[in-house]
Amino acid sequence: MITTRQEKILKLIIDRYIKDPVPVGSKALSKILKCSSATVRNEMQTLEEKGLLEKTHTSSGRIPSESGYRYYVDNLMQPKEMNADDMMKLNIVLKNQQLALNDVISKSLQIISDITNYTTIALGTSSHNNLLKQIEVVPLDEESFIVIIVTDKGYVEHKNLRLNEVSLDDIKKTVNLINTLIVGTPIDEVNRKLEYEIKPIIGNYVMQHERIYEAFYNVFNDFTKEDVNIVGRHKILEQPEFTTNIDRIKEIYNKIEDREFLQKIEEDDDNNIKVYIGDETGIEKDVTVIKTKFKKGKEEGTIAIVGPNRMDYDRVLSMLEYLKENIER
Amino acid sequence: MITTRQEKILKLIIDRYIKDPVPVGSKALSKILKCSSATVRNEMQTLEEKGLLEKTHTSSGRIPSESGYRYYVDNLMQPKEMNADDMMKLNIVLKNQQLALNDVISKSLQIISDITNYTTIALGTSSHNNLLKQIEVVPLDEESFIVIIVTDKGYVEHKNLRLNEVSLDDIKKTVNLINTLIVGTPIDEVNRKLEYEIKPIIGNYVMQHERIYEAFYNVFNDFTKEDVNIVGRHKILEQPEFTTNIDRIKEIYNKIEDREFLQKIEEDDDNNIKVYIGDETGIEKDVTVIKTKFKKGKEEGTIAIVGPNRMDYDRVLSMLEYLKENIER
DNA sequence: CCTAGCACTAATATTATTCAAGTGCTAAAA
DNA sequence: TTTTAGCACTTGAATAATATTAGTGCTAGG
Repeated sequence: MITTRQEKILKLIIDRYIKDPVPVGSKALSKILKCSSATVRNEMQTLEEKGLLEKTHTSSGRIPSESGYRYYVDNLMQPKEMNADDMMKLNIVLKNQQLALNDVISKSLQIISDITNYTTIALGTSSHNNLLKQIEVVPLDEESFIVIIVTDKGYVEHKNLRLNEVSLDDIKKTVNLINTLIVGTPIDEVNRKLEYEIKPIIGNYVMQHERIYEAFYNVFNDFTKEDVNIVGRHKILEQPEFTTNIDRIKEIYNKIEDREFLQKIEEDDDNNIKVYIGDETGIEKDVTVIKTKFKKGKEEGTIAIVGPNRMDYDRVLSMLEYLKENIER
Repeated sequence: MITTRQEKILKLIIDRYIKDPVPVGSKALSKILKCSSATVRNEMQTLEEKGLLEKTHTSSGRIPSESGYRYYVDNLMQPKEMNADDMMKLNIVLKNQQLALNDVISKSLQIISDITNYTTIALGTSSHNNLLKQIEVVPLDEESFIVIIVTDKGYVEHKNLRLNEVSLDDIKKTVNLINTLIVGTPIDEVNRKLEYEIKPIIGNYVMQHERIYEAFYNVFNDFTKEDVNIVGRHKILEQPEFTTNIDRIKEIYNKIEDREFLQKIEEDDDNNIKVYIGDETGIEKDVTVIKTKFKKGKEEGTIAIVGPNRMDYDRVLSMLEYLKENIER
């Protein structure tokens, strides 16, 4: 159990440390709490024993531990409503009815990254839930074509193909076949259908069917599984806790773009906003990630904000909440 | 004028410094040149007077100056043929006949970045030379559509549109009109034609023509002017000359993604490989950029490699040359 | 023109010294 | 039982003093 005064002290320390990353001493707090520094020291000591505070060295002030931040996020932080200035900036994008969801999200994340100095990540619908909606071919010249794939959730991907000595007519035949026979199939299963339903047919009446089949097979095979958009990578360089050590920055850069990490935050099926602190992120002990899923009609995705543990939690949480709400309705 | 021995010394210093970034002293060279260190010192002194060498402090060894590197690149470097190992790695991509140019380039640059530890940049055709080839619309549901634009040079861009209470039929009519009337127009001029040739027509027999017109107008307006692909951003963190100073890294990151810089290296209309050293890059005094344009059929673009002045010139140049050659034929 | 010799310089590393901020603990006061 | 004043003690940070080292420039003689 933790007393009210201890909570107060913990909150004060974290609030201060978030503003300015220097250890907090007992003297500063004694003024605010109207008791002596010795009393504060005693309380700090018990908070340290409970694992909520840490020291950087024997005679230093206290800094929050990972569990300290956890406690703060779960119990102490009051869910302040959003800063008017931030809201205004976001509204410029959010109230624009013309923008498609895609753009709303990428522009919002750009704004959030700019004003918070944290890195933001948007993960699009992972394509394994997508159904093939339509496929188009645009010929460029005698031997190059562009194949465009559209899924039911609005995901688009294109690929240039080089197929010399293949007639446009034959390609169009194949495309028509695909568009009538396997539209509606989950992207992941298209290639199986291609083999069993398209290949035998075109084998009979399309020249060079082998090569055409192979080309389309590759197109679907390369279909990007993940749509990742990372905004403000270098914001990490703005955080004092990282700038002293280049290796940590490298590590963070690598982990952030790592499929494993991205999958982890995407697959966490909780639909609410979730906060991962320090080691919970799988990135690095001083990194915190706040993420949420969103759903709007058929489209869905994940957005995440990456910063130091010493993150401006209430600001970021309120922005993310506001963003999610506005996207979803 | 510079004597043969001076050239030899300059080359030795640069070769050494590229391998290991510590100032080179006279003693080390005296062994190789079979003369006393004092002689070498005299020669170094005249090389410094000519502006080809520098000292880091009064009693330090010499390091190459920007002009030193310049002289090295222009006169001293023997255009070594490519390292077999590097060639093998590149060939895996280059010899793959299936890949479209786009993929060949992005995969090659990935390889080059990985093996050299430099950042690489690919600039696609800047769209102002592109002609509109075709436009497609794919309906997703009652109120969302995807518009896909393809240019004659194979550049593809898509955009989600939200247009409620507009019939698919009317949109298709408009698209057909665009496809018959303004295909072949330079992308930059499409919007003008849209206004003078399409707007008056659809005004007569398309419902909601105002909103449809506006939507298409925006689609073309947002058409990305530049296709930029930066690979291996964090390779900069591997270079010892930068890791001591976070601010320089930030500066380099910013400049690299800066439109002005990208335009500069793109517009330099020299068709050969070009080396920008230090201040010539406009990025930072210790940064060197090597770039080349390529042309293959209708497609063209620019590729660049960004690293420290202390760059492994002959390796990079031979790779770039090989890549360019292989792309162009 | 080359080189041996030497005085000199600046960066780097090591050590010592001081200073400030903060702690833990004890004993007394509330 | 809780709070507080007082004090010894610890650590990091800053500053200065010192030695070491890798190199230079210059001079004078080969």
